[in-house]
Amino acid sequence: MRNNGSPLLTIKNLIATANTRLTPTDRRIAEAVISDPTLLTFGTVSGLAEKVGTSPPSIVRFATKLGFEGFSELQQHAQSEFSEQIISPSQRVRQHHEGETQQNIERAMHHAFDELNSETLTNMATPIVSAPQVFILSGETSMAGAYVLQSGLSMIRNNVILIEEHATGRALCGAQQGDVAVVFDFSRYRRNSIRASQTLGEHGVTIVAVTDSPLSPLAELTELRCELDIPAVGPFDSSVPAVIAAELIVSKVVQEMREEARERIDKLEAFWQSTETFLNYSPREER
Amino acid sequence: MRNNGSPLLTIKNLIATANTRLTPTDRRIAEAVISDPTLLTFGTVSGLAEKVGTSPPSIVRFATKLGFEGFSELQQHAQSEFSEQIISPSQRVRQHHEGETQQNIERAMHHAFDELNSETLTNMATPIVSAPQVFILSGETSMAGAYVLQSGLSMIRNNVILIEEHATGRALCGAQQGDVAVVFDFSRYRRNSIRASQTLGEHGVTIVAVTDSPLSPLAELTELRCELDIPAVGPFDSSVPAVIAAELIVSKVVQEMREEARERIDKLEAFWQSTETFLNYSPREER
DNA sequence: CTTTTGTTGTAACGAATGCTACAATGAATT
DNA sequence: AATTCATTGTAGCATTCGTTACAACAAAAG
Repeated sequence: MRNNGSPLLTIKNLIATANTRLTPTDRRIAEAVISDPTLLTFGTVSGLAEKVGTSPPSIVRFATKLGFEGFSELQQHAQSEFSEQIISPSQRVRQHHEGETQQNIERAMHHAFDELNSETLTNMATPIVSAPQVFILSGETSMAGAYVLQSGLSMIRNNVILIEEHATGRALCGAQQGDVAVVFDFSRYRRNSIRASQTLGEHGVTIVAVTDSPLSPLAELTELRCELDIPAVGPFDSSVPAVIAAELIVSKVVQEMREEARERIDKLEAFWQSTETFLNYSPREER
Repeated sequence: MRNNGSPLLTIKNLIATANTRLTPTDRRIAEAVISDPTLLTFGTVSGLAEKVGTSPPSIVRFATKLGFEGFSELQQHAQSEFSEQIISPSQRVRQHHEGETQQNIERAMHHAFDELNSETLTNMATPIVSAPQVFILSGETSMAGAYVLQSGLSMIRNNVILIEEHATGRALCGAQQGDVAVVFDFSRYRRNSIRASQTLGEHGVTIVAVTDSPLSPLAELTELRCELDIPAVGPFDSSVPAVIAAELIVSKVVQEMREEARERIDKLEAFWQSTETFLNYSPREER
């Protein structure tokens, strides 16, 4: 990816193209050298073999499968790739051409982690643990956060309902006292989300808000809330802070539900196994 | 760099302090290794000797004069110094011990920005600009990323289709040569997503992949891809990297479409205005 | 159950490595 | 001029390297 000079023959890519022809041990080797390239550049055959838990010959076989004559040649290739990275530290900085965006997102992220400290997080998560139903409402920018929350909470409890904009009325008429509604909404607040939240609040539903300012219309609806920084990526607002908030909330809820959540996750896992949802990828079987 | 309270024990400094005790040949050796450090990190005694125009023992003596037991030890030192320079400059900043998850997410974020450099991003975004239809496929962890992409792309072009798992067949039968499919999938790869991608690829659809390893089954389907680090938040995988990737891709596509995208955004804005989607909240006027 | 095929580990070999003992060289000192 | 001293090169050492041939093994096919 970052290498060139020669076409795009980075070790990573070579591994990718040889992908199908790799045996299980080959794959373990590949993972090792990807996660720590110095094993290739500075290491030895036997050293790498020991690290991976295999024998020297498997290492050189791996090298030949990548198209090299032997390990030595692979090592040389890795070394030149490695040393090409180091010559231009200035280039590395220039590389993120949108350095500003990165900085903004970073700052927003830090802000989010600061804002979502243990206390705030507990306040927001606790009602979710015991609520009979959890509704999730969202504006546009924050839809990703809403989705993450829905996805995460669904894995550890029942009755998590993500409200699509067009179905607001239908979905909300089942709301009862004691339920919780988590609302995501930022800056240009969606009329729909806000109105729905107001209504829910009037019906005794606890509102938990993820928003961007104490001036938000959501702020006056509840004290169980956090306020995030929303940076821009190109012409649009970033969803990253909302996603982080959602993930931290999920994580906190899991933490508070402990055993119950674990049981549930195990069940889900069993279900996945039996329906073969996942590949447990080994390219070979696909051939 | 490595340790010790004493000033940086870089090779250069060691040479400087031993300066007076160096013989003429020692000095030639020093010049060589300073101008090309790879002679030390990757080279051999005899190789270096030949390069400098001297004999192997002189190299070893040079190493001992710098305070090492022999050449091997000097080489190891040079290697760690070398590899410490190469870790991403962002990584070097992280020192403060905060929450582990925060650190992981941060690291993953930096990795994502590194990976999604201008070149890779352009490769991935360009096909999206001109494709008649854009399909978006996704596993579970990455659903948020898929949603962000769908949401963003929809605002600047037509025929962006997010494929729900249960509707795979129906949605995909409209795919044609020249279309693009953006696939998000990580670690425990979803059988459904992968199969769908394979099929699409066979029908001449360009596959753009956001995945987590060159060992991914997606890697063999396309070279238009990026590989992200996926940290854990509590028991689940984080969606943040996928979201960042999606946002950067959207941003790049906007950049490449320029006027066309702007027109479209303006239209959308007008539509929002006329349907009063937003509150344009200003607490004052509501009171 | 037998055969075949593919994968992995054991053992051994030649080549190259780093290192050291010792000799050769040249300059400075007596 | 003879001797000492530091500096460098030659030759040989044990070790470790990468590599290869071959056997053990498991899984798939007949």
